Amino acid sequence: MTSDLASLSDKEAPALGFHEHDHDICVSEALAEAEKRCAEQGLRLTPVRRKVLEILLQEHRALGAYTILDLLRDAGFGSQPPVAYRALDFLVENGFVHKVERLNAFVACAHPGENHSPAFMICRVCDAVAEAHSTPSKGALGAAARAAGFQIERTVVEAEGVCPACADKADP
Amino acid sequence: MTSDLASLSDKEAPALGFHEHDHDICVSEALAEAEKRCAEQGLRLTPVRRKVLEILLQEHRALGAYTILDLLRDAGFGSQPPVAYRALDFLVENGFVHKVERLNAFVACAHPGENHSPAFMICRVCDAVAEAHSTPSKGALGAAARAAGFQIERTVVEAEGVCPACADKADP
DNA sequence: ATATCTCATGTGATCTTATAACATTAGCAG
DNA sequence: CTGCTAATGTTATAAGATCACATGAGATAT
Repeated sequence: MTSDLASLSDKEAPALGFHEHDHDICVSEALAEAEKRCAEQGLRLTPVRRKVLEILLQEHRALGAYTILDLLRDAGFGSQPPVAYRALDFLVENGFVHKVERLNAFVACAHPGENHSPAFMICRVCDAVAEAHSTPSKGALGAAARAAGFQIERTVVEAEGVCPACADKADP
Repeated sequence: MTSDLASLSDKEAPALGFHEHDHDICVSEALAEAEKRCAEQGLRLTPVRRKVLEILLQEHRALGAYTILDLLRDAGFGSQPPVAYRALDFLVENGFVHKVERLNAFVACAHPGENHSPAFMICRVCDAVAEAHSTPSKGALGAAARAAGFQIERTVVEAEGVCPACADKADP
């Protein structure tokens, strides 16, 4: 049940602001971590896949596939949709990236390696996305599923609302 | 915390099977109920809106906007996307219909009138969708939101997995 | 009754998101 | 080096959603 307040508030600012250096370190650490996990699990973190992950880590917010594709092209990779979607498929399948269904957008996982049942808080004002953990099998949904004999394999839990930063701006 | 086992199992069959008569009654009752609520609340359940609701009740499963649009055209209504989207917007806004984000599809509300925090169970084999209630403010997500100072306005809770009917078919 | 205002609908164009299909290339196993 | 498998490149198209503007239908006020 972790929440990333940080990601809720730093979206409107350019991805690289005062904390540029720190963020660079955080990106490269996350990339190194991903490389390690791929090596361990026999997964191939190819250049496109690595670049897509790097983009999402760098931006630190939810990006649409076509935005990612633009950035891929800028970096000299193929510029057709499947290039981005295939890399995203790989990253999502292996838990490096999550898809935010409400936004049809993708965001780097904030808790890589851990057991994944992500939940997202999405600010409708600034579009910032924070990742938390959810415990789907516990609450009402889990009970309903058990009652119905439905086998849950994956859950989408997304809350839409107003982040603290935007709430402060609204009523001062 | 209600669950609709029915809607999980009757999707592969044509929408109108053995239970045709019963289902017709259930559709017309739901329509009458909707008309009553609209009258009470000063909402206009116009012909297109009513037809879209009728389609979703009749089919009793999640339909994409363009499928609905095709059925609208068959029924003599306009055939351009905004016709369907506008009717769906109205129905969703007023709680007669829900959008299933995972499927980019729409389904008639199974618990109209009640307080809405729907949760869905989506069978990845047969695409059937069952509606249950969720209690977002309770579990892990609610706690994370409170901790972060995030104001939840709406939640998307969708579980993907295998419905009992499809599970039975898989391992007999 | 009719002018007018508002909300709803019709329509064409466009935009965004996602996938299908097939050719090409890279890395690895024999 | 050969042949296999996985990944990438590229073209085309499907599927989902919105914009902008014209038309129509109902209510309200004169």
